[in-house]
Amino acid sequence: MTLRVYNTLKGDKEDFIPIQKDKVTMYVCGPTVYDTSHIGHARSVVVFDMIYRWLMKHEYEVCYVRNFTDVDDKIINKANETGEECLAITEKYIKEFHDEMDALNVLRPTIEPKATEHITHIIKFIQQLIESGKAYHVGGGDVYFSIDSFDEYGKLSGRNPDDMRAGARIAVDEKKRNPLDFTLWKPAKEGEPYWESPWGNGRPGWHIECSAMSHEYLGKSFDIHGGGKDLIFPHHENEIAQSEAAFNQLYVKYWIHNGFVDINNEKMSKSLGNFTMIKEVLEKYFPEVIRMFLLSKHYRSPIDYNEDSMKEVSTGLDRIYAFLERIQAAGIQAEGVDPGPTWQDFAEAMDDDFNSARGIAAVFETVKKGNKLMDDAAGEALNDADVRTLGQMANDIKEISGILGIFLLDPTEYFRTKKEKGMAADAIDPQQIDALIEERAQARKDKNFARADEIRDQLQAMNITLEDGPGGTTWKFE
RNA sequence: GGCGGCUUGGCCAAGGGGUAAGGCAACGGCCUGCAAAGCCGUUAUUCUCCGGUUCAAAUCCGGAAGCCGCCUCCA
Repeated sequence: MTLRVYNTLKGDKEDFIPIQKDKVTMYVCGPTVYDTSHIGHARSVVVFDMIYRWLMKHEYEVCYVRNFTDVDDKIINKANETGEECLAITEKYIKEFHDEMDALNVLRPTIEPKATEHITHIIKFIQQLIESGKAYHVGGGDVYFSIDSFDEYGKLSGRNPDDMRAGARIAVDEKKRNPLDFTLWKPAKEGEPYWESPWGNGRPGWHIECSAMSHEYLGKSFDIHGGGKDLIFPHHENEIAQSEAAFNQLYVKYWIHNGFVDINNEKMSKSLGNFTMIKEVLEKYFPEVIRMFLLSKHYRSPIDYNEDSMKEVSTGLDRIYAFLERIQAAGIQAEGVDPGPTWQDFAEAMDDDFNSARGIAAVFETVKKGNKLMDDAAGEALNDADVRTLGQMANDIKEISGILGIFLLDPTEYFRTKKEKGMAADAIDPQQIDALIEERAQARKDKNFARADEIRDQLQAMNITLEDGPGGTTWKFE
């Protein structure tokens, strides 16, 4: 099976053929660590985590680099506002980021470099650009990249520099030769953090760190570079300019960009005050519900975060777990089976530009088929063929969960945790529930259905749904 | 002003030349004391609109409308 990937550079899907056989080099732009991460950061990270897992499933040896931008105006501003040291701020948010990503079951990348730990490399990179005439140093200490020195400027974003009326929205810096020239190094003001350089004390511009760090860990050319759609211009365009100007060879083979998360059909923005943080979402929903939501739509499309969608995803996840629990209860073994049609469908979807939405649909189809198989047996022992089919289904779903990072808990454990969480939130006493269920069982035995239904209604009002099965009554928290 | 994207049933959402996946919701049925869960069935002769290419278009081409994003920090 051939993996096909949508490449922003080509504006089309292409067969994925890495530079080196059996090895994939991937760089994804990580967060600027000056504030709490929001659901949009989570999408990018979860999407590339899925891509990372799928590449490994293809038996590639993947070197996955995701950076932390830990030197930046926003961090300095935050330090000025709070009086904290920059380092204290960045450390705090890196830890928070890691904790939240762990909660979302995101694998750690191979390397997580920080800009501040690569200043020497960045300076060398800038020097090289100046020496070859691609960058220039102006009075005051700024170093700019000259976009006129790079013929292909604009090839990623499909922009023509002449068409971009620079200065329309931001004042043009007089010192720049071309208004679109961008900063490689900027001088430090009084009290700002700085590093010594041939151009005086200062700090790197934003774009150069990614060129320098990706070069250090992945080489002059590498396979995949990812990030949010908004980074296409100017960030990634500028990275291409710097790296290709410096090394005269293709910087990145495949550019992958994920779409945005909207909140109730509006863009997340400070002015609307609708920044939705990962920690808020984690308080409200199971981590797997969040992950499943983020993967429920194709990664390049926008996705809308709202209560209804989250509830819908949650219901769907329950359904899958209920199926897994049912399989487990039937004593079906999922071990040591060859991949079946579910896996086939899933793999096909994933190979088509990481179509997790279609992959999840394949799981639901299997749940339906598997449930039907067990329903049809209607209490009779399942025949050998059915047992094998169901085992294969369970096995395929397990394999899929390893890629999507969802429904990988033990189903009984999942429902138990969900119950406990619900009870804790609503301060419900399980003993009281059990007592009511017992009373209802007695009422039913006595054919006192009025009382039995009254109890059921009472529990329903507490968001508890009863299920009468052959083995007695169980309950679920909605 | 420049560049890019989107428009599929009540809602969410795949598909992207060969006759409309999946989820949620709703309704009907089986099951149940009644429910819940599960299963079955129903809900798009049709994919924003108008032209064109083709034996064949939701899918390709041209045009229109609406929505959205980027061009400033942004995942």
